[in-house]
Amino acid sequence: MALHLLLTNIAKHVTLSKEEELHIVSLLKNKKVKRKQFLFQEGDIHKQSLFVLTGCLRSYSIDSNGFEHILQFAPPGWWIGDMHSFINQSPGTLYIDAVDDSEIVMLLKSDLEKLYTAIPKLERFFRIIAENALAAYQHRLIDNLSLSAMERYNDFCRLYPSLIKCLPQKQVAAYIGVTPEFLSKMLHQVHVKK
Amino acid sequence: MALHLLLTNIAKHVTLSKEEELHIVSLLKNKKVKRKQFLFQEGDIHKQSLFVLTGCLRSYSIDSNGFEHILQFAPPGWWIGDMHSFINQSPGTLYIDAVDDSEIVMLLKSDLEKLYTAIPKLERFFRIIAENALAAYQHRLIDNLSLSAMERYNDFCRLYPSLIKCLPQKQVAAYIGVTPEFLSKMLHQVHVKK
DNA sequence: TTTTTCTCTTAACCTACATTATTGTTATGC
DNA sequence: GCATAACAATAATGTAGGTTAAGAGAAAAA
Repeated sequence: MALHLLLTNIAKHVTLSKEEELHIVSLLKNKKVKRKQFLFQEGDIHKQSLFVLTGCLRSYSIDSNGFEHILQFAPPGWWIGDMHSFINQSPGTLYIDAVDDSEIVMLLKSDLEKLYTAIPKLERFFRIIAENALAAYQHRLIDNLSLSAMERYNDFCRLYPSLIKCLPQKQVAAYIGVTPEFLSKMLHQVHVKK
Repeated sequence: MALHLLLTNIAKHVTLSKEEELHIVSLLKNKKVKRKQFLFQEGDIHKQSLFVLTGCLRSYSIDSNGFEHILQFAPPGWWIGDMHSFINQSPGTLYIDAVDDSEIVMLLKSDLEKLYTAIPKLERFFRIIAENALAAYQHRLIDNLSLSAMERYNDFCRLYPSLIKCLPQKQVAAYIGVTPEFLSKMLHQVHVKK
């Protein structure tokens, strides 16, 4: 099991002792999930942080017309969650499920709070993680406000180069914010122009 | 000068001693800015964190056609910045200027790093700030992907109730992602329908 | 294998929002 | 107190992207 992915990830930003690592690991719960299996649904309270070891998860919302809008994909090494629900322990608005069969680790919010007290360096680690995520969301929002669908598609390919090959087009469309029909048309127009 | 706004803000999340407060305050730089005055421009390296005491700032990008897209307004009590540039100390892509005459405090990144070492509780404070901002961006992105212009306008009114009265319509349009012409038309259609 | 369910493509038609232009109104600077 | 720039309203026309529908492959299920 590829747990070291999480530890090397942490080690990039803070230095932990062997005991501290073991303390963290003792509180983690491992889980294998099958493709399409849900980890979180609208209305649930987000009690645990999710970190992906293998496979891929995604978070998305479903609008009043039943259409999915994908907020994030989480390949190995990424965290994923409904932040508002996690912070406030209130019912969430997102869904999280597995795009592929995946292995993940979960950390209860209550255990995380204890860890912050026991290992204050983790405050630093999660501050840095949150700040980086924030920068990514600022970038994505500007993209959504200022770029055309084709430009957003190209940005997507740059952000998730490993995913673009294996994801169904439909999901790419739900991420960049167009219908599958329009994405299909758009990509074929480019080919014709070549 | 309303510096206590920052200290009470911090006190909501962590408890500081008098000396720690003084240490922080000693590193802050005060600044008064006039309406439309720039604090940061595309290409600059974001060397200091900005916190608003009075007035209002905004961050925005300018696209290849010269149109502004507003990422955030910062009324009193809010932080604002180009996160990517601040983290990586690389040239930024945003502009930050004053919507109204404002008083702000600035904290150099290099001083902030020292503060993290001297007062580890601040790691916690800024982790919480970043996580809340993250939740807000997740929400806004879902809005932009799934709502119509009118619904985004209503959401804007809910998020910034104090601003909606005093901001030029043009800036609201640049925030919700429509042209000023369309926003004008849209709002008048509603009035007619009443 | 066969059936069923997804996914992709194509195409005709539709609409939310953009563009351009004009005119009137309101701030703001000198 | 006037000049100039910024903002708002309206309207005609344009277009990126949505909607609906129907058929072909591919993959999952049985």
